[in-house]
Order: sequence, then structure tokens, then C-alpha cells
Amino acid sequence: MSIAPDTKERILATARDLFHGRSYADVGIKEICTLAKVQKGSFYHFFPSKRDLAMAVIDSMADDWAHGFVAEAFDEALPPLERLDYMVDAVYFWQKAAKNLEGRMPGCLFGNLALEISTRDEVIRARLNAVFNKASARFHQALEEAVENGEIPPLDTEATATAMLAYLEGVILLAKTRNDPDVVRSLGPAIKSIRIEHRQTN
Amino acid sequence: MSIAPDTKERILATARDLFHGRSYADVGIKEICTLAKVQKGSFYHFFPSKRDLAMAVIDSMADDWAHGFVAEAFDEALPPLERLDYMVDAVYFWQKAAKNLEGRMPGCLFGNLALEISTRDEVIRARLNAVFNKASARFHQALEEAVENGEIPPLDTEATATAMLAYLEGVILLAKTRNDPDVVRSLGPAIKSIRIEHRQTN
DNA sequence: GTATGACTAGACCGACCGGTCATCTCGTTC
DNA sequence: GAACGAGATGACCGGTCGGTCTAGTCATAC
Repeated sequence: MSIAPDTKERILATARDLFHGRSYADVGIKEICTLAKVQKGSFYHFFPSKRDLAMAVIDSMADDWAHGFVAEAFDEALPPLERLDYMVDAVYFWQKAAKNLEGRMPGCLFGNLALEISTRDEVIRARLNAVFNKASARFHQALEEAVENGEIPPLDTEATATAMLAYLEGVILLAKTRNDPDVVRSLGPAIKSIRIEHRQTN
Repeated sequence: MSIAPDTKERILATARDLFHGRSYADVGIKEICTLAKVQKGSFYHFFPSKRDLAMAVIDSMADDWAHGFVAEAFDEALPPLERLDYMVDAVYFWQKAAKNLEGRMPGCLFGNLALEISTRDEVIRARLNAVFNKASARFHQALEEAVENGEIPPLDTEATATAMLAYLEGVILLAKTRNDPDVVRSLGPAIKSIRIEHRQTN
């Protein structure tokens, strides 16, 4: 996107786009190199293997997320429940923009990779799991605040946060299968209806 | 599983297990043939291509679903809301059994394939979408009945049904990423909390 | 008893895969 | 200005991929 970035960055960005838009297995190193205008030897100078590239892509995307629209959506200046709507909106606009560009809804890179390779690679699975845990923590914090503020009745904030993340991933999955970002907009807001009560500790 | 089924059935069953347990791209025809004790020539006698095999696998699995535990879960003799719990339980036990057998949670074959290949193959995408629509219809019917019975206040049953399916898929996705079927049991029941109100038509 | 056609068998194919490696370029260091 | 090393280059490798093809088996039909 920017002008002549470092070779490594170019590889990373290209791989990210290709993995996201298609899948890990379907994208070859040769193709990545061609699009990134990098030679095969250079590629292997920076990344020991395709698998390592995948992990770098995950880290890079997770980083962008954390400091990009996720940070915006979960801005502590926003009322907690509005953050959920913001997040849903952000996903919607992102997916819609991607579809307009490439004709297809790419879905969530992490979800895609999780279903594709987490059965085959324990390390990558753990990595993706960590990303989800971080995302879940954002929801958790928002819920905690919402309960404190009295915006919602007390509930099991941790479990509900995870459930909300699951719902969001599920909505993206369904939207991708329909190739229709509007699914995110129509189903997304219901994320606020999800509730898991405290396990009775009495 | 059964004793010496037809060659075509053996191929289908083997491919289903392998695709489900790993992924479409990661499983080669040679491997399917070996495990199914079938020669390559025989394979291509029954299936024109790997892609056609994938579609046959989807159809076969969808059929098994529809007549198997989904039919059980959504048995009209059950109270509507109990059907949701039944479905969640069924998913949990299935995933847990699979994990005990193979060490890894395979997740939902349809969800897996949807994220892996729906960006690349429009026909398969549509096929998977149809499967999801059928599943959604089950939820829809249950919700309709629940509203009629007065078990729950009126709501947009169609949108809510889709949202519930999305939630279930999302929960399975997260559980697979954690490789922990218990996630299904702990988050699953919250499916009943999801509500999408009627769009105001007044 | 021979022709037919569904099915089996497995050698074979070109393309492509992830990955290696010897060679070269070129800025930096002394 | 020689030595060095990060990085670039692209030919090359063994293996595997999905898929083809010819030959052969065998039950049935006539």
C-alpha cells in the first residue's frame, strides 16, 4: 500500500492479503513472491518456512487489529455497550469494503486460519487461541464496566464476553458463506442480547 | 465403519472423515484411496474430480445430519426451547467423542469448508449456504412454535434463528481453536438468550 | 461363446509444491 | 581497497499433487 516498503514488510503484507482472501494452503510461496516482487531466495532469507510466515502474518495482523479498529471500537471513552456496536459496525464496513474491492467477503483471517490449520499445527492453534483470548478480554472489560455502571444487570462477564466473540465469529462465518456483508449488520447488533448468568455459587 | 461397503461409499466415508478431521486442501486423493482401499482408477470412475468429491461429501454429510441428530434434536415432540438445548448437547457429545478418538476437535465440517473454500468456489459456497439455510429453518420453526406457545415473547423469528445458527457455529469455532469441547457446553446454552426484535413495521 | 459394460488396477503425466544453494551485488568497516 | 556480510537472484531439487490412460477382470446378456 505504501511506497516501496522493506522487502520483509512487502512479503508480510502480500501474504496477509492472500491468506486472508483465499486460504493458507491455496496460496503458494511463488505467488506471494511474484506479487510482492521478491525473489524466492530473498523470501527464505527472511522466513525459514511457509509455516513461520503464517505465524508472522498472524502476529502482524493481531498487532494491526489491536492498535487499529479494535482499539478504536473499545475506546474507553465510549460507553461500554456502544463499543459492541462500534465493533460490529467496524467489521461490517471492513468486510463490505473488502467485498467491493475483490468481489468476495474474506471473513476473519483468524477464524479462517483457525478452522483450516488448527487441527494440524498445535503451535499455530495456540497462537490463534491467544489472539481470541485477547479479543475476548476487550469484551470482558466492556461488560465489566457496563455492569458497574448499572447499564446491564450483573452476569458472568467472562463467559458472556467469550460468547459474544463466538457470536461475532459465527456471524462473520455465515456472512462469508452468503458472501453478503449485510448479514453482519442485520445479525450483529444482537450481540448485546447474549447473556450468561453467574453460575450459582450459593 | 460397517463391513465392506460399496467402493463409492467407502471413498465417500473416508473422504468425509479426512476432510472433517483435517481440511480439504490437506487431504490428497492418494491418501483417500489408500485409506479407503481403492485404486486411483476406481476413484476417478466414481468421481470426476476432487471438487466433485467435496460436493458429494457435503451432500452426504448434510443428509446424515438432517436424518440424524438434527432430526432428533428438533423432534417436534420436544418443547421448542428444549430442542435448542438438545442440539447444543448433541454438538458437545459429538465433538467430545471425536476428540477422544483422534485427539483433536474437528469442528463443523460445513463451517470448516465454508471458511476454507467458499471464497474460491462459488458452487460449493452456494451448496454450503443451502445447508446452513436448512439448519436455520429448523431453528426458525422451533422459535415460531415457542412464540405461539407463549414460551417467549414475540420476536423476529427468522433473523433470530439465523443468529442462533451463527452463534452455534461461532461457539464451535472457538471450541476448536481451544481444542476443548467443554466450550460448547459452557457457552452453548446461552443460545437461548439471543433475541432479535421485529423490525418496527409501524 | 462372445460381446458388453461396470468396475479394478496401477503405471504414468506434467505441473507445481516448499525448500535449497551457489553466485552475485553492494554498502559498510577497517 | 580488501574483507565482510546482509540481502538479492534464479536455477535447481525431490516429492507430491490432481488427473489420465491403457490394460485387464468379471458378471451378465444374447
